[in-house]
Amino acid sequence: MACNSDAINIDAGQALFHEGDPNPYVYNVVEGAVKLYRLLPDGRRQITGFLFQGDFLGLGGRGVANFTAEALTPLQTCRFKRNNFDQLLNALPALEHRLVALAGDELMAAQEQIVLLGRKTAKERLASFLVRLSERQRQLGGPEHQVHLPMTRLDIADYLGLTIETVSRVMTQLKTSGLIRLLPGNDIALVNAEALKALGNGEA
Amino acid sequence: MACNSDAINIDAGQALFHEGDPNPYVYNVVEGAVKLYRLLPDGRRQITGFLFQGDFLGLGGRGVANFTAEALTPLQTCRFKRNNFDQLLNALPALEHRLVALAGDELMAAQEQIVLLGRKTAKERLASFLVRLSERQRQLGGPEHQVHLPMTRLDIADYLGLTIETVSRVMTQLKTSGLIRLLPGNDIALVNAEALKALGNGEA
DNA sequence: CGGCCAATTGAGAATTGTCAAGATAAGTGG
DNA sequence: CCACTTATCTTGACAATTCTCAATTGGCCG
Repeated sequence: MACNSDAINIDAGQALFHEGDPNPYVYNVVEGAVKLYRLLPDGRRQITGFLFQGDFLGLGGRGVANFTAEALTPLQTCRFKRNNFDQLLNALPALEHRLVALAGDELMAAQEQIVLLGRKTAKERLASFLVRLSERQRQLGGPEHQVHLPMTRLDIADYLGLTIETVSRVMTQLKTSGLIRLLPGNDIALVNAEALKALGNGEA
Repeated sequence: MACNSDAINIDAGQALFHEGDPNPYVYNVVEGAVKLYRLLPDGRRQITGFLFQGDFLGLGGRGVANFTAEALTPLQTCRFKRNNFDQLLNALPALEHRLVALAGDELMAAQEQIVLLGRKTAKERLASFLVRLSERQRQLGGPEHQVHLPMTRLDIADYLGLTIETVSRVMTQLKTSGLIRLLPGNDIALVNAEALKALGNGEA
């Protein structure tokens, strides 16, 4: 069977698609990072997720995108027409099983984020965020106890339900208390990863 | 093929299973309402969802429950062993398709909740909540422009990332501004459903 | 070197939380 | 059926975390 996929590459800051667009595609991130967000009518923004290498995009929904997907870095993706994708699934039940499992993981991640947004303090949110990101990056072959932030403070704020000022202040607090160090190039060293993890889990 | 399902009925306040329990079952709610929640080590609670007639429970996860499921009312469920359920899916690809779609819906709902928790005010959260609940109940055959709340104020607070006092105060505000009326028996009349909907969507 | 965008820091305001007291409703037993 | 008991809900006064507005600093690129 032909793959029927296109390579779609865009620059940092460009959108793959916008909230409300008809979007009959499924994407797979080959290289780079993506942010997903929704806007309220008055401009308030909530980032619902960051995607990295290997992540799928556009599986849910009914042909209309319910969020905007924007590249944080130069981005390479592999795009499938949804129809082809569905046919692929029909032909390969094993793939569909994997997708069901993937959807389950996404749901677990969403629940995690709901707990974070509903019940964690600003400091706990940032700690959770840094730990999760570092785990994801290590899984992709990155260094241990170090995170690279491809997103701005504003993006982090809109992901954690905070303001940019609060994110900045809490970063400083974490630095001052010796849990992290701010490195040049938007990198962060997790000086005390254990404590950071405990903090993020609400183990006061 | 035999159905291999058991009827599991429990009282209000009883748990179907607890966070961390090995949980090799999938449940379908036949009658009643359920709350799902996670606890932080110090007791902070986040309710991640309310389930009603027809909802599935326990699809995600890897055999270990990542939330507690507790009955809000006397509850009737239909329980499947996960293995049997998986076999059922293998035998009926159409069912698996439906489940993938269902998982997509759940993910959309989770995103909606993330936006609510991350960026909406207390008043907007409560408005969203009431509107969503009324839509769900109407879909199950309930009356239009009226909601029954099977959960306590504390449950609502823990679902919306607020405190019980804030929920109570905002209820009063909504009542005072003529958007709702509080009826006996934990019922609420949506006097101005349109305005409530707009408020919930952040259309200030 | 200059300009620009992002990040940090400060001061004060606001929404929401905390603590406490009553009021209402619901459940129980006589 | 009523009185009592208890849990839930409401309301108030005050505190605290986070937000808003503003200015400054820092880093990156032409």
